[in-house]
Amino acid sequence: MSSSPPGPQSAPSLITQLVREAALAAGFTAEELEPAAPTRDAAHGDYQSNSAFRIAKANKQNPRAVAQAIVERLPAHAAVRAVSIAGPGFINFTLNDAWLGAQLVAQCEDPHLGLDQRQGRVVIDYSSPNVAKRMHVGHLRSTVIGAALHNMTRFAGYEVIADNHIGDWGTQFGKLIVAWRGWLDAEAYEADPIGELQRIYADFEVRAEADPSLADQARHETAKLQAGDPDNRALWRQFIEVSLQEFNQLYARLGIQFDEVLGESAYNDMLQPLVESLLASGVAQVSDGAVVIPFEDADGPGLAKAPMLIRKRDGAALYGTTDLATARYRLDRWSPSRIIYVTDTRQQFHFQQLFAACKKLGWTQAELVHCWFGLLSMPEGTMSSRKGNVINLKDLLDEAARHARALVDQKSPNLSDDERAKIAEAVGVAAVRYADLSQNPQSDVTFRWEKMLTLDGNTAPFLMYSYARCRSLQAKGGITAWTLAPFTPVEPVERELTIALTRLNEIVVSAIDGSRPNALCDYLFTLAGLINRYYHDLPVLTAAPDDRDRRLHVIEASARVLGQGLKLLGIQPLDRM
RNA sequence: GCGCGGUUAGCUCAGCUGGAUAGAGCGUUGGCCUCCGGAGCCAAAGGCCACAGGUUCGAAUCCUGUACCGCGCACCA
Repeated sequence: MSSSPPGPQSAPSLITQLVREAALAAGFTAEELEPAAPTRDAAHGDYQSNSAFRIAKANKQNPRAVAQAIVERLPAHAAVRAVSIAGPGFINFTLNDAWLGAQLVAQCEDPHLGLDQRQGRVVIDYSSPNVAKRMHVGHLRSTVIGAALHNMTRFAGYEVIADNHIGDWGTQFGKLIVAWRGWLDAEAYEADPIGELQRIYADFEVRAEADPSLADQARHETAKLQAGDPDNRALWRQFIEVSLQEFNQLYARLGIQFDEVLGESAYNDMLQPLVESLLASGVAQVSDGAVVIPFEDADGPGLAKAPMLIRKRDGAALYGTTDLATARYRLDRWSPSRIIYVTDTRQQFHFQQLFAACKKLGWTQAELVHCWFGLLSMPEGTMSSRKGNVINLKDLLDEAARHARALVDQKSPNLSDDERAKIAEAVGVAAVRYADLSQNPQSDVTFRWEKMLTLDGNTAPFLMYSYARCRSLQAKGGITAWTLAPFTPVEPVERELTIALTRLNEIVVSAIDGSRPNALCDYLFTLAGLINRYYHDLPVLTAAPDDRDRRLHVIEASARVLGQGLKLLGIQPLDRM
């Protein structure tokens, strides 16, 4: 695992430490202090500590008096220019300008932009589409949220294993095999494999209604497949292969790479032995001919009423069985400290069961996290092929790129056709991605073209534009490789921007810990607004030498922070657009 | 019935473990390109944070209840 020297101590953590020292010196107990936070209003200084309230309560004192006692004993520090007490006991800190500039430069020179590097190994399970079906907009959320968590977690120093747990096993393959042998259009398959697989599968469902024997045939083929029949296994492999080819094209457009693609089938051989061992150990029981893991009230809310089913009466394993085997495999192979599952809200109960089962089994080496997100629906309701309102992910990305192309042609006619095409692709895909990432993952969303295609306001292109402007200024200023030297912010907007730029690390930590990439989006949007105001209000290249040099420093730092933030979201920033 | 979410500006949504006067985008109205990129900047209007209680120095945020909406509750995944 890579490790780097820790970045400089951040302002909130420094202030909290000073407050703690002062509180102890004043004779208070100061166990758990809440970290200092940025003030909302510049009139209150740069950061505020609200610790006096908690200390006052714990020590049964007046908060204002506690604040006074703390401020009187606050150790002097180069970072702090002024301290004041406001209202019922807020302690407001104004930071030293030169320290701020030095702080920003120190962070920007750190390879991880000042982010404390954490230890540990994390498995992230995301995207996980089903084989023989096209990815549609419903897969967007798990894919882009998972990718953002993937990027952020790795940036924070964890060793990350991204595992795409594709749906490559199950009864649908028997149906596909029957349909394939029965009514495949070879030419159509040649031209568009997944499209044809989807068509013959849908056809199967229609024909099976009229001809019940088809279902029996499908069951028979599924059983043959599971027993290792060579012909059926060859077909099954082919279905996976053509599916992965298409998935990988989409992942390439989205800039996503998995470390492992271990689908459900990878655990097939582990399932029955696992069930047997759970029965033998008494964790699982036979119930109604099936095998279940029963729970009690103490295991979690609602669990007592619904045991986890791990073997059907007919002997077949289930989703939960596979997930148990998968968890076991991941624990054995990687010894992770955390496993994160990125799926939609409907699986919350399933993961409660899974996690409770792991706990019962003593599989507690890793923290198990279900990062769930809200449902995506269409304006007219649920998305379903029967309603014919399924939007393929590829079509969405194509449309977004086409939409962006029109704007690029209008804004940058001077660029080559080839470059405009590349920019349009990057901007369009980024816009789609950001539209999803910028909302709270747990909110349900209704798919709207308008939202996905918008290029104005709080969107990826807005952030990318800011970045491109910074790079453009540097190019015109003749700067290529740049080592930052400490500077002192002068103008208010410069000072405000400098402080904002030092906050990336705390934001990323909070986005990781809360599984909320939208926290990073919010921050970057605010940051880009400040950057735009900065170069709008202040001339850079045409300024007096000292100002020019300092402002180019601020622009460089802005580009580094904004560019890194975009990469964490999975968006590739462009030097020109 | 039980469980998990949700309800904030005309629309779409932020609001992190309670913090000072409730935020943004879109839309609406009005300004800014002889000036480093106007994909931008500045400003205005727009709110009983679903409702009712409670907790405390302080509640959109925590607790209880009510209303409405979404999702889930063993032999699908």
